[in-house]
Amino acid sequence: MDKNLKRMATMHKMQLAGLELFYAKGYYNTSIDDILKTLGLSKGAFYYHFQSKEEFFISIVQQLVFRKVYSVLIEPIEDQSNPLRAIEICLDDALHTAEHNQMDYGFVLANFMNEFNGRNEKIMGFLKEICKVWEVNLVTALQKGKTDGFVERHIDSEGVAMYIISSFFGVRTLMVTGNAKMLRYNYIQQLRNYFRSLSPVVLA
Amino acid sequence: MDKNLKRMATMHKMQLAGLELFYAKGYYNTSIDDILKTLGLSKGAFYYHFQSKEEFFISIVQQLVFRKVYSVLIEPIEDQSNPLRAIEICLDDALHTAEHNQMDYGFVLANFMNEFNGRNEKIMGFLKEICKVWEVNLVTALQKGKTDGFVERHIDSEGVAMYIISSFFGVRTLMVTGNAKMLRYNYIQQLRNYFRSLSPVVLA
DNA sequence: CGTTCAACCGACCAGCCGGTCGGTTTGTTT
DNA sequence: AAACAAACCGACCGGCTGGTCGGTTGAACG
Repeated sequence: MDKNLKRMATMHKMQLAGLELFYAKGYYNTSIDDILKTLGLSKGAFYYHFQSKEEFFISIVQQLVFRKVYSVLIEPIEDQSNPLRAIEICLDDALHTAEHNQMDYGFVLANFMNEFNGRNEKIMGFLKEICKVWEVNLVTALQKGKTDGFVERHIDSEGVAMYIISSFFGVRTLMVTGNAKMLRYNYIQQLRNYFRSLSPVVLA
Repeated sequence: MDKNLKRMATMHKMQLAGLELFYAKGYYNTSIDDILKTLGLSKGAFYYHFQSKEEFFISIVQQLVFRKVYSVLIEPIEDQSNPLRAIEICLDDALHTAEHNQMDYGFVLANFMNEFNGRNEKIMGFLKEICKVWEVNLVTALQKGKTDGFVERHIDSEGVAMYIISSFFGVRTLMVTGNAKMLRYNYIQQLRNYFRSLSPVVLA
């Protein structure tokens, strides 16, 4: 096997297992040995591939979290005609994933932002950046929606984007209390209410 | 001094300092010695008053967090004629507190729920309970608002309450990225938009 | 003044965790 | 087969943490 391939494969396995555990138990509450145990690997292997626990985590954020956020929360909204409708479907899908307690990457983001806030500025920087990319893309979609007549022209796109992200982060926090199915239904229902206030008035 | 008074005073001091640090650095990332250092007290004093770190934290949640959530997020809404307006003012005040990076107890709740999710079911139970009390009180206020003509009759009060809590938790998560002032302004703006979709239609 | 006891002290322990390092395995190259 | 290096092993270290425990202090009381 190509050496470089083997190297990448091992690193990737570690990153996947790492994200799984960091997500489930938190970064500070997960030891490197925990991760290595699930893979049958040793400390030596880990520190051969990664400089430190922190660098390891950053590589996970950039390789896995960023890409997933992009493919799950951003791409499905691009190139859709009606942004409000597209956002609704996209968030519903994300919550559907969360319901079956698979990892949902929007929440991974919120989760980690809470954990690192005030504890690790470097990591927070990377997480904020991802958040920002999401926000900017929402704003772009909303602006396009204005010119296309799907969004009321006088609304503040940045405020709306922020509010959408907020409510999504929040509902995911609430989902940890159980009742995920009902929360998802109610959330989408209210999101629609909210979006109604952003749509151009339909004259009879 | 009354012995019982002294006991209570010491315990209270520890709880206050504990909450401050747990809030700032996280529960798992704050050692008991960290807390005691700020008070000039010793391990012996701590374990004389509290059984364990966990019991200590639970006492903080019940004595401080619950009461504050009640006085800051619930009481200001009770006995107000227009619930939507009351909720808006109440959340604006809470975010205003957050802006000056004092402790805002609504966020304390969201913060800890994130930290303990999947890591300590016992503590999660207490946090969920507080959350539930908040939700129930919002629902009550909304229902009263319906009979008083401030809230559209067909809306789902529980869905609305949940959506309000979600967006608030979420915006507080975002506030850690800085820009608190702008976020607060935008949040209240969008909350108004949302509330507009819940108000009875005013006929011209 | 001597006794009592709540309140507090701080050295100590066991266990964990991030990180190091000298050594071994494995596979390729010549 | 010898040489070499990438990949991996696992014992070990220092530092920290939750929790223990035998002792000290000082106020209240008879």
